[in-house]
Amino acid sequence: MDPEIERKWQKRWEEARIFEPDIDPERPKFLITVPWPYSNGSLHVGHGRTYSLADVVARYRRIMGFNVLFPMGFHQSGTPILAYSERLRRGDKEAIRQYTDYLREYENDSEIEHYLNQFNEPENIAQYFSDRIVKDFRGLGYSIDWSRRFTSAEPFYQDVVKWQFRRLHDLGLIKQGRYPILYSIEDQNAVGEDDIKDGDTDKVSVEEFTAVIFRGPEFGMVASSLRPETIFGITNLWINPDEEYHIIDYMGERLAVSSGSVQKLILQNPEIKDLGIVEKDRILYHEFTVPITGKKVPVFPSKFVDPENGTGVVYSVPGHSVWDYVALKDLGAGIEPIKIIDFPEGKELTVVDLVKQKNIMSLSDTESIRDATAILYREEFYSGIMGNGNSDFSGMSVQEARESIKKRLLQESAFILYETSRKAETRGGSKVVVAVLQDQWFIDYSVPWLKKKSHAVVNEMLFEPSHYRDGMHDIIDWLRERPCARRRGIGTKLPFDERWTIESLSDSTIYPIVYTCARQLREIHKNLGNNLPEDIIEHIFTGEPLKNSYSDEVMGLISEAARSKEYWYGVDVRMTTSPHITNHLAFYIMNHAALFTERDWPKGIVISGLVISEGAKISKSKGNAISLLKIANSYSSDLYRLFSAINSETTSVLDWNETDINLVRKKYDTFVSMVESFKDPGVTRMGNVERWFVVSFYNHAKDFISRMDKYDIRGACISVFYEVLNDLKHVEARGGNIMVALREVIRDWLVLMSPVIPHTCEELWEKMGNHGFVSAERYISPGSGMDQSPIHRENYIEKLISDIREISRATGIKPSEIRINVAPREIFETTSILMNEGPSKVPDRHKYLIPDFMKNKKNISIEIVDELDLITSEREYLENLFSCRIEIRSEVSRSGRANPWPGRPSIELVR
RNA sequence: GCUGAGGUUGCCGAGCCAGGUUAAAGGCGACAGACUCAAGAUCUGUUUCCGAAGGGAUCCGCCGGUUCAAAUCCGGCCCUCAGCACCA
Repeated sequence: MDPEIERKWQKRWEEARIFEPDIDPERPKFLITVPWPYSNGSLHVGHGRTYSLADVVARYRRIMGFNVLFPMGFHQSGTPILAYSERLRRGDKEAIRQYTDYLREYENDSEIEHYLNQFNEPENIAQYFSDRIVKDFRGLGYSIDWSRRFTSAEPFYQDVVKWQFRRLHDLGLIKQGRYPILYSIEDQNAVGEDDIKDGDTDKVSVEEFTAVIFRGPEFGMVASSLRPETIFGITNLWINPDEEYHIIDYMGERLAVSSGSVQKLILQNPEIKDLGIVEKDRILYHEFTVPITGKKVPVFPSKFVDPENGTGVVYSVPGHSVWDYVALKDLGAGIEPIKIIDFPEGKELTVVDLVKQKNIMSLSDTESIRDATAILYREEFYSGIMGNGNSDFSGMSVQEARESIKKRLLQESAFILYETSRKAETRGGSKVVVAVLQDQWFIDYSVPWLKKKSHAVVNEMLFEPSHYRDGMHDIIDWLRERPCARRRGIGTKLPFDERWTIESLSDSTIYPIVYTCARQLREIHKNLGNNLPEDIIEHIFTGEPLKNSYSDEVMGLISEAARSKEYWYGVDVRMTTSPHITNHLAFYIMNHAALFTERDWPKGIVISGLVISEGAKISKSKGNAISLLKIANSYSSDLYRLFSAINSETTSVLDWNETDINLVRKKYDTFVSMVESFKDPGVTRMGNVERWFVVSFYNHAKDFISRMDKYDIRGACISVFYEVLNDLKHVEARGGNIMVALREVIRDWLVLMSPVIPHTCEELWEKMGNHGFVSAERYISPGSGMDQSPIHRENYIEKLISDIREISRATGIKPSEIRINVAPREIFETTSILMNEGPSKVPDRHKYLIPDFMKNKKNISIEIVDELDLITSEREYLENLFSCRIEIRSEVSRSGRANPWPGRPSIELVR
């Protein structure tokens, strides 16, 4: 549809406020939400899909008689907006280019400079793009109630978030503790994925090492390992001969570590003190004691030890580490590997074998050593068993032993050390290490009562696709403490510790409830001098009595808000994409479980698939990130909506590409021209085909409804769009009258199509002389009692035609005459007996028919009573189709090639 | 590796959960015909193989099992994709 026409309808909808629903106790409500978009840029073709599908659902529910609320707000918390604003202020070329691109969508070139300057303030970025997204969404015809719009940065909403966190705190779900983060020593700041060089393509994660203390007479040594279970195989310790070593004070104990690790250790354990350099000859070749076993082992030098990694001290397990084995061989120390891990029957793998197999000669074969190490670690971890002589741990699997040995060591001879999963540096080039925050705030999702309640929520919910229900149970079991506050970023201050800002996923878990009463909450906030007291929030959300007294005006707003919340909440369906499942949706469910009673719990989640463009992942650099504004203008929003709905299943990948778009466009054009050319044919009566069309249409409509109710949006749209179009073609091909056929269904067809292509349907609806909005119409189903015989009759004719064709093909006969013999009355009666009462009841004179009946059973049917009339009425059509005379009879024949049966007349082609 | 999803006829993609009505929807492509000066668009038919009568054979990643009957249920194997966390 012409973008101008689409804008016309958008404007009319807006003026008539038909998508801003009020409480209506007479109608069932339906609240549908999609996570709010993060407003740091304009949205593209990929983002629009979920919103489009949600809008199709919202509009569908509306025509089915629900009071539908589809609200939307904007997310502005977190670091990205801040980071971009900083980058723009710094004059970062890449950021400027990106934002110039965004701005070109909306502004003249002369304005761009002005806006870029404004974007030095993060709030301006957020405000600007929220406004554009509203416009873009309006331009796509979404039936969103914008009157309830708010953002995560709005003061009244932040009061809600604060209330939420106090409640969680009261419930004992907020904790404080140690937490490892990626950190730049040089910048003295936490670093995120965006700050790390290649952080997006090659992710850096935090690994947890066990730093084991080996005590000696003067001081101890600390060596960290991912494999604490191997301490039974230790033969020696390694240090790097080229590195300085320091003594540190750790809880009153003197320990030696590499100079390169001291700072990191202090960042992880602030109580550690650097006591300065220790001469290496006080370490090398001295002996230290292995914990648990009490064995004394010497320290050897080796250059393979990385002084930056761990503590710069390595304990040597030649029996189970390729590096250690090869290093010892290089050194020629004559130390034999000790084997402490066995495999089950039939499996054997040793370091010595691997070294031979990979042909490793010395420490310089780093590639081969890494390969061998990976194989060895994997095999030992998954199938290894602790061998004899490992004291309490013999017979344990390596996995179990690792945990329990670690536990034992941590009691007095070890501490946790964190290390990055790879060497990493920031974009600025400074080194990234792991620091440990001592006072990180968490939401504790591991509490048993909360898990139990959350499982209960999940059990009652609709999930589409349904297998995500099991997935969600697993995620709930797997969630532990989650850091819920950060030291930087936009957001709400933690109410009980204002140094912290609530982390951006944690501030957006229960916000859909705010949609139900955003206007009133904002009003109250304003009225009370920019303050939204907690007892008011609590009262509206949970029904707890108010603790304070307020003016009549405020009391009025409070009760209005409470009524609205009562009517609209919980969310009937939340639609989003799969990346949200393990985080946002899980928090959404668990926070609701924690804070609300059953009636306010989420009721359904529908996951929509991702979008690719021209077969490739959407990205700015590929140039395939088409903005939603451009979509609406150059393709038309109805085409985009139809394409999103029909070209792929709700849950699978959608490929936005020109070829497929054009195919959909063609069908769409056919639809429009068919409806546009409709003229009421007056009193013309319906024939067989038209009757068939009408019944078939309502069958499709029924299918549409049952599929929409299951969120099979694609299947539903195929039914009511492609299938109906095909049916119309069939009417045409069978010589039926399209206008007559359409007359019966056209009104309902427009109503049913309006959720998908609302602008088109409004325009056609008006052109047909209807008043009001088709979007506000209600579809009334004709009920299930519709007579299906026109369908059976049409199938009968189709089968007859295809049989004639098949015979003609098999025999090569182009008939000059076709003789059709329909089963006569007496055969019909006998067939009825055969089908209902069994062969023994058949009259004797027809017994000879039984074998033939058995043979042709699957084609025989007594659904149509007047076959002779039916074929006769289609005679002209058949004669035209086959360009020959058709003779129709109805008689018993004992001699013909085939006996006629009800539903299966005999056919004879005459040359 | 773990967790989840999936491998269907030239391609995309239904169906499998509730086994038979499935040579297996629909679309695309291909081929033939109609229309046209021609192309496109549109319409009709065909599109695993065999067939001089509406029929038959083979078929749904691989191997095996259950069953009167399996694309559909069970077991094993091979392969593909997604997620694996503090990041919005």
